[in-house]
Amino acid sequence: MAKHDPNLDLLFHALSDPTRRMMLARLAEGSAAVSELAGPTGLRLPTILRHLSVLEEAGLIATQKDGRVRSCALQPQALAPMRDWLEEQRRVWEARLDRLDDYVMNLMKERNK
Amino acid sequence: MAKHDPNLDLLFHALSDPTRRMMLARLAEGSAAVSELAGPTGLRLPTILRHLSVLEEAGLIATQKDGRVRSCALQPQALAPMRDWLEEQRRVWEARLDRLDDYVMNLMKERNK
DNA sequence: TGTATGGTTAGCAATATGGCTAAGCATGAT
DNA sequence: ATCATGCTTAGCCATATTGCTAACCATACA
Repeated sequence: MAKHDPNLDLLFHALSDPTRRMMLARLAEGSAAVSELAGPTGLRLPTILRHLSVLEEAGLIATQKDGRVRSCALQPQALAPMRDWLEEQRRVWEARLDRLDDYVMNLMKERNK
Repeated sequence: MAKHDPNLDLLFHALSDPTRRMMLARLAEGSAAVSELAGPTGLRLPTILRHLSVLEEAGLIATQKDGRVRSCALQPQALAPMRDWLEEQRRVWEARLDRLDDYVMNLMKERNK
């Protein structure tokens, strides 16, 4: 288990912004140029470029320049670490729920009030 | 599909910090007081309180005061929206991969160079 | 009552984030 | 060669984030 996974930091942070999630949603329909991504957001190109670099550093997309247009594509496998983390949490959290000691302690506290 | 889900903003942002994930990991072993959470992190109490409020606003934990000690507990169902989002993305992204048109277009572009 | 303990609030400092404009660079079309 | 297009860079501004200290409650305990 990673104690301090910088990968997860970058992933979660990249996904915490609605604009970036919107861009990912657009890319889910197919690769797109930078301007195409900017269009629906109403934001300026430099801003979009910044978001792009965040997404790219998180490994969520890959970009490549073709002539004077940069084309951006999803990197679907990038979500794997997050899925693993989520699965791990679900496992542990539910294990806790099964043991129920926490729940019972709360009940008892409530009762002794 | 939520275009602008503030819930997801809060969730992802809350999880993007290693200290907060560490606190969640501790809470997975059972409820804990504020000081207990602070201990392993080496951070001061006010800092921890700030992290706690981020986690609480994201719905990831619930806290309640009992005497002079505040006890913090996981809210496991809080991860559901994130799991849903992840599932949705996986579905769409993989659908894209199945169609493969993107991949083929890249190939053709590469070839025409 | 007094004192230690656990938490809280206020406020500061440094850095990061998210937006912009203005200006520049490179490529494709005329 | 010129010009439009698409992206890029530099730099500014406002706000948010993450850490801290110092001072302040409020509850338990002697």
